Amino acid sequence: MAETTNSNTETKKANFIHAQIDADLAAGKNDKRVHTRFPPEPNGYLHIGHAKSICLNFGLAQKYGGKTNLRFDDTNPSKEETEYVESIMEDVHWLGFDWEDRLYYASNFFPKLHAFAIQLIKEGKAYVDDQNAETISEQKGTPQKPGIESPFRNRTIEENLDLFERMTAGEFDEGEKVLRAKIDMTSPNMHMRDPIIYRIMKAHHHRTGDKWCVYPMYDFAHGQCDYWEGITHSICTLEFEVHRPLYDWFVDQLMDSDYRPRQIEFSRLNLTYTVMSKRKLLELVKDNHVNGWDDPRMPTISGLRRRGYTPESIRNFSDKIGVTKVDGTTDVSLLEFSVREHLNKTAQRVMGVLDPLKVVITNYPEDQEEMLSAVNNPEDENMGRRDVPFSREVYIERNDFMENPPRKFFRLGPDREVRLRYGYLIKCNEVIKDEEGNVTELHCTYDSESKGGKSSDGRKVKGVVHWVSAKHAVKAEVRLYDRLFTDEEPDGHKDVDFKAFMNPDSLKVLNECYIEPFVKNSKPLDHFQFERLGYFNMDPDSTADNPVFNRTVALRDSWAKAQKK
RNA sequence: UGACCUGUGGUGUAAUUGGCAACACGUCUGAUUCUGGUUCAGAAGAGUCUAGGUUCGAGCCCUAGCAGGUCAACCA
Repeated sequence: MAETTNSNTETKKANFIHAQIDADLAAGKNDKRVHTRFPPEPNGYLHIGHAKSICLNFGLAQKYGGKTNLRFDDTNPSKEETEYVESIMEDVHWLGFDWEDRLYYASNFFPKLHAFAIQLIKEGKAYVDDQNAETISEQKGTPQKPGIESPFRNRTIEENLDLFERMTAGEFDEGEKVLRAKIDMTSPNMHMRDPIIYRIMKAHHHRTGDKWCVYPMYDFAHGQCDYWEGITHSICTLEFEVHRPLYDWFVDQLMDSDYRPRQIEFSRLNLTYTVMSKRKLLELVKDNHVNGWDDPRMPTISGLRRRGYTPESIRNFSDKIGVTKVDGTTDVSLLEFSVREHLNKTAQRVMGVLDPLKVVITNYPEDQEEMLSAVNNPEDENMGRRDVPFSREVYIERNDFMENPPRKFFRLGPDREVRLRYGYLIKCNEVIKDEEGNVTELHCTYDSESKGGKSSDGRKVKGVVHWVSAKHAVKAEVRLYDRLFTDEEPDGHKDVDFKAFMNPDSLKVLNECYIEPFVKNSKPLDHFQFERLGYFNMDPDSTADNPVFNRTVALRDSWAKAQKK
C-alpha cells in the first residue's frame, strides 16, 4: 500500500493549492508547517466526494511532511450521532489514512468557544438579540439590498453579559434569544451582516450530553478550531468561499501571534449518474429504498467497499481527477476505469457461470474426470496456477450459445466448434429443447487430442468459452449491482425527484449460478475476475457453504456494445 | 440592481519567468490473445467563452463584454 501511495504523490501534478502552500512556505509563514484537517459533520456516512477531500488533505500533509487531524464538526446536536462518528473513522482508515493521536471534536472546544464569545461581548463585538428568526432574517436584507440594524444591537456590555449567561443557564427557550457578532449590516456579503454565533438548543449532544443548551454556529466554530488545533491550511469546498471574510474576522479577534490558518476552497466532486447529497442518501436509507448506508449500490465509501472497490482504486481516482475551482462533473467511467485498472493486475481469474446451460459431452466416458491446469493471473506469473476439475457434464453461459448465430458471433451454435477454456475443443451436435421450444441442453463431442491449446490437425477456433464442471461446481449467489440511477439523472446536485429515476435493475440477484470449486478455500473480500463477466468480490456476509459474490464492476465488452448498435 | 468565484477537445486535468496547447478517461482503427478482456501500435477530436488591446510572439498580461456557479438556515 505504501508503494502505491508514494508513486501517487510523485506523479501528482502541481495545482493551485500546492502553489498557495509553496508561497506560504517561501514566505516563511507558520514556522513553515503544513497542517491540514478533515472535518466531517457526523450526520451521515462518508461518500466518494468525501474521499476526494480525505485524499487531498492527507495527501497534502504527506507531500509536505506535515500532519492531518480528523475533526468531527459536531456543533449541531440535532443531526449528529455516534454511529456516524464510528463509520467515518472506519472509512478513513480503510482508505489508508491515519490521523494518529490527532482526533478532535469541535465539541471539545465548547468551553473555549464560550469563553471567546464572552470576550467578544466584553469588547463590544457581540450582542444578544431577542428577535425571532423571521424578524432577523427580514432585517438582514437580500444580497442586493443592505440590511438594517437590530433594535437590540446597542445593548450595554453588562446587559449582554447577563443575558448570555442566562441563555447558557437555560433560562430561555429555543429561539427566544441568539448571540450575534456585531460586524456590518450593510456589508455586500450577507455573512458579515451580524451573523448569529450562538443559538439556544435544548438537544442531547452525542458527546457532551445535556451539559450545554447553547451551541455555536459553524462559522463561529470552524476557524477557531483550526486556530486552536494549529491548522495552517483549512481546505473546504467552494460554497464556503463567501464565508472566508467571516472566517478571517474571527481569526483576527483571536490571533495572538504570527500564526494564522488560511482557508482555501476547491470544487467538490460531482459524478455523472450519481447522487452525492447526504440529505438524499439519508432519504434513500430512511425510506428503505436501499438496505442501509453500506448498500453496495450506494456511492458511500462503505457501499463501494462492500461492492468490492479497493482503497487503492479510490485513491488513484482521486489523484486522476485533480483539484481545481471549476465546478464540473466527472464521468463515472473514470471511477470504473480506476477499479478495473487495479483489479486487472491483482485479481485472481476464476470461471463462473451466471446463467447456466448444460452441455453433455457424449463421447467423454461417464465416470471419468480429470484436472485441468488454469492460470490464476496472466498479468502476474507469481500468482501461479490452479487445477480445475473437468467431467462429462459442464455448464456454459447460456448466451455463449445461439441457435441462429449472426455474422461475427464466434461462440457456440449448431455444428459449431469452440474451445472450453483450459480444456478441449467441443462441437455442438444436438440441441435439446422442452415442449415450449426453450433450449435446455446441448449434446457435444470433444476432441480428445485438443487439450492444452492445440488440435490434432492444427485447426483453430475463434471462440473460447468459460465453463464449470456440473458435478464439481459450487452453487453460488451472485449479485449484480448496477448504478442506482439511470441515464436520465445526470447530476447529483440538481434538485429533482431522484427516486423517479431509480433503476429497477440496479440490483439483480442470480440464484442459479455455478462457480468453480476453488471458492471453498477463499477468504471473504477477496477479489476475482470472473472470465468475461467482470470483477467480483466475495460478500462479507457470505460463508463457504453459501458463497455470495458482488460484482464490483463489469468488464468492458465490445461484443455487447456491438449488439446494442 | 449587489458581492465573490469560475470559463482550455465529449469528460476530468496540464502548459517553467508570455514561446509550436500536453496527459488521462471516453470514442474509433489495426495487431496480439486459450474468452470480443488484457496488452501493444495508431487515429480522430480543442486553437483555449467573445471582442478589442499590449507584444516579434498571448491560454497566460490589460480593457470591455458574455456565460455558468455561490451567497438572503437559530444547517454544515
